[in-house]
Amino acid sequence: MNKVKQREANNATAVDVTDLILHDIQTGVLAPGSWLKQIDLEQRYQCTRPEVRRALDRLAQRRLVEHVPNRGYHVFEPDGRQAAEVSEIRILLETGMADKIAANASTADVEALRELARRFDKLILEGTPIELYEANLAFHYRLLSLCGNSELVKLVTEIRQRTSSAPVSQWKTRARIEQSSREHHEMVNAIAAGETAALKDAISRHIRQD
Amino acid sequence: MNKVKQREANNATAVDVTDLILHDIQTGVLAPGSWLKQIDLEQRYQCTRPEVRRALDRLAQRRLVEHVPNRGYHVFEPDGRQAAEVSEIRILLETGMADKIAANASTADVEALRELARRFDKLILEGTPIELYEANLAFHYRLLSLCGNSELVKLVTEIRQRTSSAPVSQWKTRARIEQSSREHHEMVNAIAAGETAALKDAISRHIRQD
DNA sequence: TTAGCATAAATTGGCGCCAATTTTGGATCA
DNA sequence: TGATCCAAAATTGGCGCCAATTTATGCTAA
Repeated sequence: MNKVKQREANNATAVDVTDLILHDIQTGVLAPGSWLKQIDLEQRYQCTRPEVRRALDRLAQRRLVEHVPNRGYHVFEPDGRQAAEVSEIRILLETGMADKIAANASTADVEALRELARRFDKLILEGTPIELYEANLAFHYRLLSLCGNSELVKLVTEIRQRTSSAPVSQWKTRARIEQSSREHHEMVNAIAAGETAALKDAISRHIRQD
Repeated sequence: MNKVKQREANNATAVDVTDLILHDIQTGVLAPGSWLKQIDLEQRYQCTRPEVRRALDRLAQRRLVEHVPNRGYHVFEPDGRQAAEVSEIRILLETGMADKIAANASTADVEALRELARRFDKLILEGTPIELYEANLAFHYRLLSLCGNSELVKLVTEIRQRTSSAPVSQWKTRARIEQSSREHHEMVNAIAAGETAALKDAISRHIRQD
């Protein structure tokens, strides 16, 4: 019983510091290029020094922060070339799965996607940039999951984090967001119609201007 | 001067424990499924406890070892499905770059690749399985580097480690190795001739039976 | 006034101890 | 004889201290 209590307490606090820092990097709270001082993080997230260090090491492994020995860790700023390369990788992976996505999608899946796309639309007006960002993520996650390759889904999820470090807070222009919205529906329609070429094209454009 | 001495000493020992463990996993010294006790590793690699733990955490992040809380870490055994999924990802990435590889390859590059392929051939007879494995890696690394997308090269290098955990020591049959050899030359020839379709086909087959 | 330097403050990062948990081995009882 | 339970050994994992390095500050000298 005491044990159970502990488990529950642990599970409640089971949100790893790594995820918290990651989230703050992605929502732009921790700006690209800024130094992540261990003391600050320790206080901000109410955790111990070793926890902070483990989190920073993990994020450095994923290339979300950069480690300079004896200087510390700072939020990674991908240069233009790297960003372009990552986009290219994503295009390769996601368009490569277009056929399977279209093949595997049931009518229920299509409807679920349409719903997620609508949710994105709704949040353009009513939601915060962060909510919008998360709705976008949810849509793409659901979409890609249809390919049936769970390792690939994990991989893309991981990779996607590398490009979208900064942009969330000051997320591009209204025009672009609405363009994104249109492309979402374009993708859903392409899947519903089984037009894989159109799907590939939409995905490709979508990633490029992400 | 004292400083310089230290630097040198550090650089000499700059081979991270993570890489040592990784190497031993890939060469099959540390068998898939086996438990990695911190005390053993500490002694084996002559390093401290925190170093071991950092290394294990990193390898767990890369999904090369699996972590069971309060039980420890054990070498990851990919099941059939996961292995197939990873292969599919590699095929997507590497064949997707075939055009660029063929386009970017100078005659010098082609010659270098041919040399690496020959080196592989030579080691079939004269070398150890590990040398063979490394020659194979070198060939593929050089090949993929021609695509010009360094992020992708890093990614594939990382991904490749996930499949070839066990097989190195008892590496498939002689017939398969010789088949690999032929495919290497096939790829080189396809690049030299600019036949991207043939290149894609060869890469695809090669990965599938890797 | 500015450049250079030395000292002090702040920060990083290595290391070992100890508590918590799990596993093993053995003893007791049905 | 076998199963259950308890205790001891082994292992994991959290935490804090201190040394090493870097950065900031203020002082001195040209």
